[in-house]
Amino acid sequence: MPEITKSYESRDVEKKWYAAWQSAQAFAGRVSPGKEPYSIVIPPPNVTGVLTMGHVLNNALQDILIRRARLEGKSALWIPGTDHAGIATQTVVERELRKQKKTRHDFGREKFVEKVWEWRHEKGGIILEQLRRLGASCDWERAQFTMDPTYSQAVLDVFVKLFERGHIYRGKRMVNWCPVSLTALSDEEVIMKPVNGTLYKVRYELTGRPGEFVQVATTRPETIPGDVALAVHPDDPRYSGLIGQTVWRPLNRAPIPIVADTAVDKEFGSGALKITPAHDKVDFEVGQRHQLPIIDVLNADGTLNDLAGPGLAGLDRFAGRKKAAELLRESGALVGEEAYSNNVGYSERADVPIEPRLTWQWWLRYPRVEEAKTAVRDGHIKFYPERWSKVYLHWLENIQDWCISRQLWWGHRIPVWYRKGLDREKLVPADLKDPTKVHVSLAGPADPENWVQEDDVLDTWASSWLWPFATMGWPNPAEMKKAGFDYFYPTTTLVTGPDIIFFWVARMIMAGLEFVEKPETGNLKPESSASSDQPSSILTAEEIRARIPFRNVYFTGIIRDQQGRKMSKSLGNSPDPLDLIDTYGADGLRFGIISIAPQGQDIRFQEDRIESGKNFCNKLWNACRFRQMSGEAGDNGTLAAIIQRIDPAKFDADDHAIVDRLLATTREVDRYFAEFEFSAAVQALYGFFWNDFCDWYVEVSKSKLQAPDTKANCLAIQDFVLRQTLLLLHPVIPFITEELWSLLGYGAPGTFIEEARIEDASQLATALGSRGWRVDSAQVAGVEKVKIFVSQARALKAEHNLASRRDVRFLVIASDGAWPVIQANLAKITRMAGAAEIVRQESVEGAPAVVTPLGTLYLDLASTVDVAAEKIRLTKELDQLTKHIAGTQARLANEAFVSKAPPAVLEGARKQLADQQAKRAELERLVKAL
RNA sequence: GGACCUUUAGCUCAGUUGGUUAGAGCGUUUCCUUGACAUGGAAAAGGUCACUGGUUCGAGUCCAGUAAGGUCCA
Repeated sequence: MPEITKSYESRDVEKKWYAAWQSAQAFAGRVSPGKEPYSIVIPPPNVTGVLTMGHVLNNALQDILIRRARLEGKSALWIPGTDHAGIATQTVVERELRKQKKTRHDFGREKFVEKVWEWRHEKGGIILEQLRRLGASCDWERAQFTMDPTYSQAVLDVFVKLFERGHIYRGKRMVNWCPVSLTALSDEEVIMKPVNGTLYKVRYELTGRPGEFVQVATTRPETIPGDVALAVHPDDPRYSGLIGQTVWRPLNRAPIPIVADTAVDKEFGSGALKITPAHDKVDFEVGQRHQLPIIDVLNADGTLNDLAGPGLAGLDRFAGRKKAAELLRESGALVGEEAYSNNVGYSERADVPIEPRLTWQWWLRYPRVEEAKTAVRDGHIKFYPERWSKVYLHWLENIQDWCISRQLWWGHRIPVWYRKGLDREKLVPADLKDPTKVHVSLAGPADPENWVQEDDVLDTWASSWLWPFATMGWPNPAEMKKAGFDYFYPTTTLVTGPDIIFFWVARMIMAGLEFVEKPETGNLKPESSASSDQPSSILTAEEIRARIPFRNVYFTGIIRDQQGRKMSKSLGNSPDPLDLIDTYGADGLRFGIISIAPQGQDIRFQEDRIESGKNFCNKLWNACRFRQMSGEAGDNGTLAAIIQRIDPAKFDADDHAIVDRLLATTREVDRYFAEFEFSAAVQALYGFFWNDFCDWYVEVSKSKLQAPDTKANCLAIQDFVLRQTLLLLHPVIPFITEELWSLLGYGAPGTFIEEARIEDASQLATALGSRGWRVDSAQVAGVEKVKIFVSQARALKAEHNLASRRDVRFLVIASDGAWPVIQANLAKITRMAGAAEIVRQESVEGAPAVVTPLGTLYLDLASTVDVAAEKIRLTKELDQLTKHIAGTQARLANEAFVSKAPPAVLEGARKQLADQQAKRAELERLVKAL
């Protein structure tokens, strides 16, 4: 067996094992009928993306779940992949073209899309390589891309089906328009931000009564040329006489009417509102109600057009705003300005204010909204933390149709063809169903020369909402069989951020409910148009369970910096995870990040926690090194072989205690994993391994390993503990545990730790029971007393500046009950306390002392004792103790407490009082003796 | 405006159905290179559990309200 080096060097170990795992296809998800399936689909990162701390957390968690599932004997599948990220990717490639002073229009659609593909092949998907550095055990053979031909088929197939089922329509409506990306966005892609602007107060002169005005307030004077009316509330007495009159529009002067509409807020400003239907959603609706014309004064790129009139035409909207204010000021129409803060929608991608804009778009009425609520409300899908279900349900209650078309070239081009020569502006809803005018199909029209395809592509989310089943071959039956669809779907757990609960999670649930028809529901029928336009019947609970895309959703927290700011590229406040891996190792990074990520809370990133992760790995490494150096390796090949080497007849109290703690820790960790409490699991393992095993058991082992009689058993126990510890830790820190598993001979050469089965606490207890072991609780309790005894002995030394001395003599006055415990552990205690010897005495005079659970311990100082200092110390302790005793006595004197508290609590209090009183008596004696 | 979250040691956080003297890591102070590990060991200091009230024999924990910070929706 190769010797274990002095410290853990992560780099080579990581490289070696990842390559070994891959070449052995260790991560392949296989259909294994005898096993329980466990599947996860990765939240596909943007193909343009690079690894961020958010990805590290998210994917470390998924890897933990998947690796743990393998150890539990499940057949695990983790499907990786990337998202084509329409706007982001197109923007990246356009930026490269701009360096050559070209735009996408210089190439044309087809050539440009080719360019994007070239970019994707050369530079896209780097993140998947980076995930391997992190140790992600994805089934890479199954990696998917949302623009892959098979995936694209699924996306377009869904469009056609939803169209046939009456869920998709084309409409000219107000959309959120991004003037930079030049495309429509869905409501979810708009971020509301408070903006400090100016509220301009403008007066409109009544045409019929020169010198009389109606005043309105606006933040957007540049849209005044697009005003087609003023609106007031019908109940507003200030304006009752003016309804039906006309006023002069102060820019691009023309008469416009005053209309009455209940949408107007009487309290806001003057109570009169300017109506600009082309540039505001509410105004558009008012305009519709009053049959007002629409004057669109903006170009797609946010510049003002000729309709804005001279002086404004050609200006950018922000420059236009200033200019419009100037023009109004000059004409006397501007009567006031005040600072004003309001919420403005920003484009998520381009980070510029969006424009409400009237355009033709494709819309989706979401399918299966009711069942999507039921699925979560009735617990078919469980959210962790549960509270997110409220957010989810609230969104579904107020769901709005989804604008799914995007004016981009990179994406799934909508499978709709218009008859050549048709005026698309004039299409009415009925025309969409007229096959002589509009063709909708996967294959396209048979006579393509007579048709023109829709220019728009689908929103990227309209492809990723199919991810859980489109990555498993859906809708192609042969591909689905190959992928093991019936076995792996629904997936077990989804790990994602709450920021995409609407974008992605909710939509996936609806997509799964609408499209997945599993055979066992007895509901598999040929897809036909028979159901089109018919409201589909509500699904049963059983059908919901079969169709949902996942059973559990774990929402991670958001990683923030020390100031609590979200980590982002633009702020530059995010460390590069690859640098962290280089510095602390992938395992150190994983351990560190998991340990600071409690369920449901945002995370303040601290690099020193990652360092702790690295230190823990080194500790683990060295404990195993100690084991290797301590004696010959026994047969570690199987758990049974190790158990065979354990001899319970030779167990001392510490052996009982460490096994007991190992079982308790196993129980805790099992529970924490089941409850998605990963940081708690990691902390339990940290505490057990560092404190119970290294700081105590390994230290007490050092005496036992000197004695031929106890050595073999002690080594076997160490092997037993280390084996289970490695198995428990492996999901979190896969590389180092794989290496140590191999170095300590737990697995045959050529096998991996994941091939082992992790035992739970009762299985371990049963296995040990077969050798006659039962936990001896009395001995375990004794160890606790010994630990306190040792710790107090050390403290006593430290207080007298003897911490580093190992030649100190201790004297102890112990009862006949306590002395045997000390005696049985004398060698260990002497060693652990750093003493020369510990001697029992009947009485001791004038030495510094401490009252322990095993008697009063004295430091045998040859030198003189500082009586005054010693007195202060003991008196201080005595005071504190007296306070506690008073508290306990008061409680016990309270009749309500005695009569109402449960017996166990009552007895605990009585015992506590007795102990405290005994200790006080001893302390009083010590003080007196000084 | 509505909903949700957070407030515990200098910092970052645990604290499970209410029950002994509220914990951890980091940081700080002191001591220690003793044969696994200085990426380490030993010891110590450090907390009116945001505030106010209520329920209870008993509240960091449950309830109501207040304050501060944050997130989402409108």
